[in-house]
Amino acid sequence: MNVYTITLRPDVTPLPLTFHARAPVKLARALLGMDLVHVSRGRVRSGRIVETEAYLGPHDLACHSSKGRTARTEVMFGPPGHAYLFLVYGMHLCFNVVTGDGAAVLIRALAPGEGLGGLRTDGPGRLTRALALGLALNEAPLDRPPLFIARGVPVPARHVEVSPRIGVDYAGEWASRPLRFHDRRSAFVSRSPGRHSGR
DNA sequence: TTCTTGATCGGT
DNA sequence: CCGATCAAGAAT
Repeated sequence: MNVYTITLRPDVTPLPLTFHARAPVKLARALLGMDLVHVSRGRVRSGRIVETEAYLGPHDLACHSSKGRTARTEVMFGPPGHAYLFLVYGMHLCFNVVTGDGAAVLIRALAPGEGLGGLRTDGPGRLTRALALGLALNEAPLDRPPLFIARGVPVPARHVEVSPRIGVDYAGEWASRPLRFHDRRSAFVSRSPGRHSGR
């Protein structure tokens, strides 16, 4: 037992890679209520997934894989359950779970779990920073430390609100497709553009 | 090699 | 509304 060994609570068990092997919309719904856990230098940081978006594959013009197989998108064509992390706007990392065939699910918001020191997790860029994720975790399998998804409490369909994906206005018709999912009971869902402070 | 573009966020 | 800031892809 050294500083690089940590003990996770026994109820925190990584889901198998096969959990993520399903159609992206199905996974986007199934991931709501699951926990994202990062173990780094003996510290555990985690949060419960409350908002996701499905990126369907090469035919989906909002999906990076629609630009073809490149060094960056190659991981999305690999086996399900691996991390797809990329840098946007030069300063924010976005974290996705690969489902295969060029598709992935973007994690957009978490309800804070442990080890976050009060940092906000409502937003794709904020949550990667709060969990201290780095680009080095790109392509990492999500069924084991240092980065994994654990079974939490599934969100029943009646509590899932569906809406268009955020920030993909360049994608034409695909921008308005209902591929964003969030737990309507959660206070930690990201703020949508156009949604003013109140209401 | 240089140019362009963002699956965002925090500050006006 | 506006601009920060940089990896990856495309153009040169």
